[in-house]
Parts: sequence; C-alpha cells; structure tokens
Amino acid sequence: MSVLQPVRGTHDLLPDEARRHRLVEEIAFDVARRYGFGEIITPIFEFTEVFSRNLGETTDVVSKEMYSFTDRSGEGLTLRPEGTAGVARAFISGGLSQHLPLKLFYRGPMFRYERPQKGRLRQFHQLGVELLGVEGSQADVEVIALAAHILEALGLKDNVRLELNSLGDAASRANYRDALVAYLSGRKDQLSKDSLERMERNPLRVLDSKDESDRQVVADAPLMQDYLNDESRRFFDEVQNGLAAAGVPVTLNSRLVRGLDYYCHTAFEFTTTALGAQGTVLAGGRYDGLIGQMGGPATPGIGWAAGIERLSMLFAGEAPVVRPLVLIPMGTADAAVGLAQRLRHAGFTVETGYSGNMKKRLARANKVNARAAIILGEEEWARQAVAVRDLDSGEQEEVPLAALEDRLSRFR
RNA sequence: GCGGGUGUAGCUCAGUUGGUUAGAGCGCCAGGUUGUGGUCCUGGAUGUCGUCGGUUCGAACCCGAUCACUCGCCCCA
Repeated sequence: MSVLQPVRGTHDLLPDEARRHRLVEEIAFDVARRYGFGEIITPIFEFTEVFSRNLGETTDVVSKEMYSFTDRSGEGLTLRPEGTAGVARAFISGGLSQHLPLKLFYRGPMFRYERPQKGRLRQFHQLGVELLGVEGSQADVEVIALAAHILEALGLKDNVRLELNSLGDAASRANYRDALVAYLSGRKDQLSKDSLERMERNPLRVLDSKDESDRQVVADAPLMQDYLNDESRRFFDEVQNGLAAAGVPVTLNSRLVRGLDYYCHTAFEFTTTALGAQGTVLAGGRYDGLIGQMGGPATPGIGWAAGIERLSMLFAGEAPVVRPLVLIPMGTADAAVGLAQRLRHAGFTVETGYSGNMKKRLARANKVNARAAIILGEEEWARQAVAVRDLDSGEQEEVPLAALEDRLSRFR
C-alpha cells in the first residue's frame, strides 16, 4: 500500500475528465427532464439490510462485492452498490406514495468490491431513472425510449444495441426455472463447473455462459418465452409494440438475464462491443415486487442505470470551456483587482495572472485560450482607459473605462 | 477470487549480449524583447528505472515477492 496512490479501483477525475463526466451527466439529465423526471439525491450509504435483503442473498453483489462496515455506534452500514434499493427506501421513508406516478433521476458514486478492469471500478458512477407507480407497459416503453434518447443525445446511437427479454411474472418465472433445471440436470456432464454452481444459485445465469460446451447445451434448452403465462405474454407484446411505435429498434435476446432478484417482466440492456469485456452500458428492468417486499405499499416500478465512466469513454463530444478575459496589470495591481471584480460581477469570465512580465502573462493567456487581454498600463490608467487586445486577431485598441463592458460584450 | 501481459522524466516512449555520468520527442522553466502572446532560435531542470529483497565485481536489464495498471474468466454499469 502506498498512501500516495489512489485506492485500488478508484480514480481521480482530473479537470479534463471531470468536465466530460459532468457533461455526460448534464446531457442525460437534460433529456430526462423532457420526459418529466426530477432529481432525487439519496445517501451513498444505507443500512446493510437495504441491500442484502432486497438484491438477493445469493447474488454476487450481495455475497461478495459489498463495502460493508460497522460505524461507531455499531450499526451495520454499506456503501451503496446500486441505486434502486436506496431510491425505493427513500420512496417509503418519504411517504412518496402520495405522489404517484413518480419519475426520478439520480446520479452519483456506487461501490463494488471487484477486480478492476477497463470500464470496471470499485468506485464508479451511475446515472439512472426510476418510474414508480405505473403498472402498464407504457412505463416500460417510456423509460426505455428515454434511455435510447439519452444515448442518441450522447452520439452513441450507432455504438449500442438494445437487447430485450421478458422474465415474466413470478409464476411464469418459477415454472420456467423448474423446466430449465430439469433440462440441465440431465446434462450435468456437459456443463462447466461454473455452470454447475449457477444451477444451484441462479439457474437462469447458465443461459448467459460464455463457455463453449455450456452454449451447446443451452442452444437446445427450453425458452423463457414458451413459459410465459398469458398475462406475461401480453405484457411483453405490448412493450415490443410500444417500442416499435416509439421508433426504438430492439433485438430480442431470450438469454438475457438480470443479476438482481427483484426484477420481473421487462429486462433490457444496451450493449456495445467497444469496451472489451464490459459490454453493458445501460441496463435495467421492471421490479414490481421490490417496494412491497421492503415493507412499503405495493408499488410497481421500472428503471435503469448507466455507468457514467463507460458512457464517458464512448462519448466523443468535447465539453465546451468558457474562454476567459485575461487582465494584465502593469504597475497597477490594485486597480486590476478592482476591475476584475467589476467585470466578474458584470458576468464576464476573468482570469488574472499572478506574476511575470507582460510577455509571460500573454503567453499564459494563450494557454488558457483567453479570448482577449485587458492591459492596464499606467499611462492608459491615468487617462481612465485600458488597452483591449483581441487575442485571435491581434488587434488592440484603447477603451475608456466607462465604455469597457460595452466594448467587451462581443467577447462573451 | 482465478489466469496472462505491463510498470524508465508531467505525457508518449527508446535503452543493444547485465558495464561506469539513463536518453528522445512533447510539455515545463529561462533568455533572445526592462509594455505585447500564439511561430522561431538558444539554454536549463527533469527520474528513489513502481516498491522491497536476492544473484553478481557490477542490475533499468537476471530471479523472487509485493503494489498498481491492463487483458481475459467470474460478474456487472
């Protein structure tokens, strides 16, 4: 351990990267607002049970990836590994069932103890949405259309593919699970050791295996869609029709499974091939049972989350930087301070150098991509004027102080 | 948690079969202009060669451990 290194799997977002990160967030939130979503900010840690009881005891996230600790009063707390459970908890704590349907947007750090890789960190950032209180498939359609819209706004439309599946309701899922286990049990000798474990913990995961032999077994396995009951079947059809109407292209993937237990019906992922082993950029699904299971009023919900670092790596756009004006005092330091404040209060972005002769100060102005330099020479100052130099054209003129804001307005 | 690769200036990277003061480009600083930038010229500073230990007369180079990054598995955003 070297104290001068960031903790494994954590990263500093240095100014250039921080700007991209914030821009991605803002683009996403801007689109979400158009769909009526408002921001919710919940704590980054919760009582451990908020996650351990609701994500599923056997899931990887709960069984081996949580940053859990005991605080000074002996409470078991956990740094949030995902956003939905905390939002659901806040929904209940805050009595928000009075405000359904509810559309929430969130963003912020998440924590999972995993082996870091490209696009996979121990502290990473997600943005996501939750739509609570709508039973019908319009909610699924709107939330997925919003996701597609955000990815499009980020210029990623051609880099991602939407994969969709239905996990059915609880009854359908249980039936299917039994059928799948029965099928797999007859072929244990052909399954990888990972998949034999999956059969015990979460049989649906076997469908997702990358092992060649597993894939051959899975190719002939029973399909979820054949086990959907009428209700689930109809719901899935509605979602597909709605997405078609919204103009969102879909790839059906009957092997798409979600990692957390609370999902039902709609499950989806936007995937890319540009991030190595980390193909998922944005993923989510419906979780009708979660809030009731947590002890709140039975409330359906659907949502998704996206990894901001992953989005940021794919995002080609440049975060705009305001071009400042640079003030250059020549033996007029106090006057420069006063003028800088005057211009900042008038809404200009003003930088002042801290040392050096004019040559150095102009060179630095260049480096910060300044639009213009305002030179406070003693002679001009005596005439109540300054020299204004356009750093793009090189043109320079003397401007009376009284007219300064006016003359500078074109450099805004 | 498992397996592979990598680790030399702020950045991108050279560094011959182990041999003495470890290099380049970019960037940075200074000067060429005691009130004028972006180009150009000149000069300068870079560094526990990831860390610790071992082999050797001698290690950036060989060996071991460790840390970090990276690729894949697991899993996921």
